[in-house]
Amino acid sequence: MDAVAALAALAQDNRLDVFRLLVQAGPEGLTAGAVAEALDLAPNTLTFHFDRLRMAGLATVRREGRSMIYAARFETMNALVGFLTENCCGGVSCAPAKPSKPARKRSKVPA
Amino acid sequence: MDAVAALAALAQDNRLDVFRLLVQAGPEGLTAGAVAEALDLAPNTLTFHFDRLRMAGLATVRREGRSMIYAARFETMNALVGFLTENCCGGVSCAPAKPSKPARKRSKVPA
DNA sequence: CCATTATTTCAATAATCGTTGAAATATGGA
DNA sequence: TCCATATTTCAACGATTATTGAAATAATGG
Repeated sequence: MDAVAALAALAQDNRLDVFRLLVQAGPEGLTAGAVAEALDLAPNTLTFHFDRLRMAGLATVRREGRSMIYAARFETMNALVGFLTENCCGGVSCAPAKPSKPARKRSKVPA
Repeated sequence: MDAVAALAALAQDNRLDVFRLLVQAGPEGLTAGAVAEALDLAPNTLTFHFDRLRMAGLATVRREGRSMIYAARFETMNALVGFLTENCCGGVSCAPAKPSKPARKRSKVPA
């Protein structure tokens, strides 16, 4: 799971609303139209947001007749909450925050 | 707590690294310089990211001599995890299957 | 086939984002 | 005071974002 991608997918008002609605709907999901109606979003805007959620692993689609049915991927959400709990919550355990950068450009040049 | 603001603040690689480092450092925090060195970030870029974290309620600053010391706000982070667990996890527990520390159980768990 | 419904794709747009370099500010010490 | 250190502010810049309108695609029914 890419935590940053998942966080970014949820870090937008409309998209968070969409995801919450999908979570409420459960594994069976909702048609794009139902979400558009519930949240008053243009269908093309909604497609854009669904794509983001899908790319972050937070939603799936399937076609059913003319409708596209989107559903939340709970597994990814659980992984995200797990990541945040383990890495970003004070209390108990915090895994080391390790920078994945190759070199230090800004430190002093040794003599 | 503004969940979207907090999510957005963490939805960026460098900023997530910064926050994790602050969490790791605990309530005493770290100087801006220490974070800059640890993550190899330019000081002005870092100021920008600190500002975002602060605006989202995820960090605090205090001056100590010449240094600015940033610290994670665990309260906000815990609130965020709480929000996600309540609103985005389908009502069932989102907590990782493997707790890092034994917690007191409220009821008996069936085998 | 044609019409209707449901959704996506595409191009354009303004707005925001992350980074950089240069300059400014604040503090402490000689 | 002058100087070095630590950090911020400011003005750019290209990149990405969310939204819109128009057109395209897919499936169903007559």
